[in-house]
Amino acid sequence: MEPNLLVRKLEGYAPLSDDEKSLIEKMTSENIKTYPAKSDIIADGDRPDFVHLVLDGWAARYKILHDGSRRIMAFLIPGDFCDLHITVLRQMDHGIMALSPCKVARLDSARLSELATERTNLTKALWWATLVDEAVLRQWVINAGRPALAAVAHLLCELHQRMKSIGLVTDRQLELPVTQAELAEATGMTPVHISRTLQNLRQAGLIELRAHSLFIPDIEALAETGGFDDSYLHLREGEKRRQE
Amino acid sequence: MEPNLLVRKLEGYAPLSDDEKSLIEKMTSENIKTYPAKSDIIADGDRPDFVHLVLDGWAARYKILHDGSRRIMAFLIPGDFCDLHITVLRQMDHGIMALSPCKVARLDSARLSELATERTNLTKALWWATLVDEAVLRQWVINAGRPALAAVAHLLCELHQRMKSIGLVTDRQLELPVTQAELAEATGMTPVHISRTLQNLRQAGLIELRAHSLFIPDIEALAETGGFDDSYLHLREGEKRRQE
DNA sequence: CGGTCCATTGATCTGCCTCAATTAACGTGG
DNA sequence: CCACGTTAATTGAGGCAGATCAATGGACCG
Repeated sequence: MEPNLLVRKLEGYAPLSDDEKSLIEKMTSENIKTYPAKSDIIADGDRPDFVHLVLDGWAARYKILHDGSRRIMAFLIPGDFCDLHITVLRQMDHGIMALSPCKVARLDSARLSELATERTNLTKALWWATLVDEAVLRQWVINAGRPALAAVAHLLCELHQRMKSIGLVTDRQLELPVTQAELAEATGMTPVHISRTLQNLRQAGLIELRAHSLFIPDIEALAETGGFDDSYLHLREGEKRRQE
Repeated sequence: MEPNLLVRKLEGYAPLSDDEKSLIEKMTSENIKTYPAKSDIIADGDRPDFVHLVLDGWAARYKILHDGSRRIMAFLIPGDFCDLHITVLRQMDHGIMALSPCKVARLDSARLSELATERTNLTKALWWATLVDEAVLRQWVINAGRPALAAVAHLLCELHQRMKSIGLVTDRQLELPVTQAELAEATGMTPVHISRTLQNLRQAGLIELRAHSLFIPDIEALAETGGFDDSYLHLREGEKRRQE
C-alpha cells in the first residue's frame, strides 16, 4: 500500500502541512502487523493501547448477538480506523474482524492524542473521519428497513464509492473480498436471500459479480435502484471548501 | 430546564474546571429559541450558523426517503446536540424535527470551535458525546434486524436509561412525547405493528403506557426481553476513570 | 358536539426466513 | 495433477412475521 494512504484521505478534508504529513507517514509505517482472514483484530471488551488503521485488506466492525448470530455494522477498507474512539472511550463495545488478510498499522494512541491536541488541522481531519463513519451508519439504519434489492444495491454503491475515493476502482471494477454470508450479516438478511437478491441484480444487468470481483457496468443505474446519493459521504469536503 | 444540563452531562465524562463550566452555562443560556411540535429545527441541506442543543422537549433526527416516507435515526432528549458535526462537516445530510414543543439553545459554532481548541477537556467531552451517539446508532442497526418485540423493548430501555441519566425518570416513570407512528418510523415498522407489539409488552406486564407516559415496573425484565445491556452508552465513563 | 388525530382491531397478502438438498469453487495432501 | 474434503453459492418448497388495506373506537380540542 502507498505510505500516504491516510494522508491522502485526510487531505480530502483538511489541508495538512508538510510537517504534519511526514508525521502521519512516520506513525503509519512504524508498527505494522498483519492478520489472517477471519481473525480478530480487536475483540469486544478490549482496551487497546493502539489505534488500529487498516492499510490493506478488508475488515468488519461487528457484534455477537444474544442468539449467537453475528451482525456486521461496518466494512473497513484501507485508510479506515478501527478504533479511533479508543482515545476517548476506553473500552470496545464491539469487535473488529479481518475479512481478508489485513495489514494494519498500530498507532500509539497517547502520541496520536497528543499530536491532535497540538495540531488543529489534524484534530479536525480525525473528527471528519469519525463523522463520516457516523453518516454511513445512519444510512445503514435506513437500509435495514428497505426492501432487499434496494438495500443491497445501496450497499454496493457505498462500497464502490469508498473504494473509488482511495483509488481502488479500476475500470468500473473492484475487489470485494467478502462472502455472501458476510453480506448477509451486514444487511440483516439470510445468505439464501442475499444470493437471490444478487441474482436479481445480475439479471437486471446492474452488476457482474464473480469470484470476489465486482464489476458495475452502469453506476448510475445501480444508484437509481439503490436510491443512492453520495453526498452523505462528505467526500472532498476540503476541496469544495477551498474553492469557495 | 436547569441551566447546567449540558455541564452535568459532559461532567459525566470529563472533569471540567469552574471556568469551563461557567463558559458553557453562559453559552447555553444566551440564545434560546423555542420550536412548536412537528416543526423543523434544522432542515436537510441546511448550513446552520449555530450548533443546536436541546434544552427541553424531544426531537428526532430523520431523513425523507425516496418513496416519501420518513425514517427516524435518533431521538434527541434534553442535553443532546442536534448538529455538533456542523463545525466540521458543512452541510446537514438529514433533518431535525421537534417531536414535542422544544426549547433549543443556539451556540455560536465558531466560538464553540475556538473554545474547544483551547480547552482539551472540553474537546474530549464533545468527542465523547459524538462517540456515544455513534454507539447508539450501531445499536439501532442491530435492532432493525431483530424481531419486533425485542427491538421495541430495547428502544424503550435505551430511552429509559438516557432519560434516567439526565434525571428525567421519577419512580420508574418517564414522559415519552412520541406517537406510535413516530415509534414506527424509528424502528422501521408500521404503526399497526407497533401498536400490536406494545400490546404484547403490556400483556406481558413489561410496560404500562398510556397518554404519553411510560411506566416500567421491572426494568430488568424489559432489558431481558430486549437483550439490553447499557454498557454501550458509556455512561459515567469519567467517574469510572477517576476511580482507578 | 363535530372534526381531527391517534390507537386499535380484523382480514388478507407477501417478502423474506427456514429447512433441506444440490452444485460449484477452492484448497490440500497423496 | 487428480481425488477428495471443505467451504461457498445456488435452487426449491413451505411457513411465518410483519405489511397492507380497511374500518372502528377513543381522545383531545376548538
